[in-house]
Amino acid sequence: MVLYNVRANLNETFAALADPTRRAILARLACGEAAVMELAKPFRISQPAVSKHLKVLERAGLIVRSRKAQSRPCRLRAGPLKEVADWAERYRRYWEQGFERLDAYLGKLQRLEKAHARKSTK
Amino acid sequence: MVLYNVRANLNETFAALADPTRRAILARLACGEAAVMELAKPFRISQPAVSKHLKVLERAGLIVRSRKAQSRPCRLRAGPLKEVADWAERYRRYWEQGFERLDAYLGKLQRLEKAHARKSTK
DNA sequence: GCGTTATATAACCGAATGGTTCTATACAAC
DNA sequence: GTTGTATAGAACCATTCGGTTATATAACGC
Repeated sequence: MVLYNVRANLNETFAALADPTRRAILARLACGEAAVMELAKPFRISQPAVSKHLKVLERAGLIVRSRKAQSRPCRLRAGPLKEVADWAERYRRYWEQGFERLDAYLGKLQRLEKAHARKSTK
Repeated sequence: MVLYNVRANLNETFAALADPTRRAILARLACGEAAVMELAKPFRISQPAVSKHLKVLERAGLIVRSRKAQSRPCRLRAGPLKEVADWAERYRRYWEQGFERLDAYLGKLQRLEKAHARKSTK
């Protein structure tokens, strides 16, 4: 059933996404299949550099490549991105509750303890 | 208003998240503030190694540190994780529609164009 | 077969990464 | 003030990363 994404893991996925060139390539591929030369065009880096980036993306399961004459067109494979989204989603309540949450919580706890101490020693 | 996350960028965030030790640290911090020694306990790496990981997380805006006696407790700061979630979310339709989508779409487009061509030349 | 086009591979380089050990700093407790 | 504890920093090391140039492979057009 799950043919893609079998060997994907968060380490490789996050590492692949940490490079802006690779994220740009993914963004381009979101518009549809593209060959290496076409993907390389927007960047000022050499073709072999682009090939390396593509290999990283491929190993991370983020793209797949087929054959079409001399060209090796790439397609986006978004499976690992779902894993990323799911992973991040587990922290949603932390960004939704704001960054002062723990402070507030701990502060409240402290005040409660003080109040309790005052009561106890009274 | 947005005090955290000012200098955060996806490069640093993704790079920080690419290490399993650092993700484990974040998971631990989701349960609340913790000191370095406590964070180090589950891992077989040295204390300075943990300090280095914490510095990476701090530079990525994923944690903040305060002072409490000798200890430097860490707190989770989930802002950058929201950015990650938002970024990945833009690709949702790609993982939802399955990996054959583009093929199907392009094939359909091609058929439509052919049909149009036939009509035009008629 | 021959040249052209598209891509991959190899060899190399400098910088960054993730780990180590050893040492320094800061604070607490005595 | 000395000792102990928590943490950071410096120096080092091997590996990885992102780039380069030069070369190899593969398929097409003639």
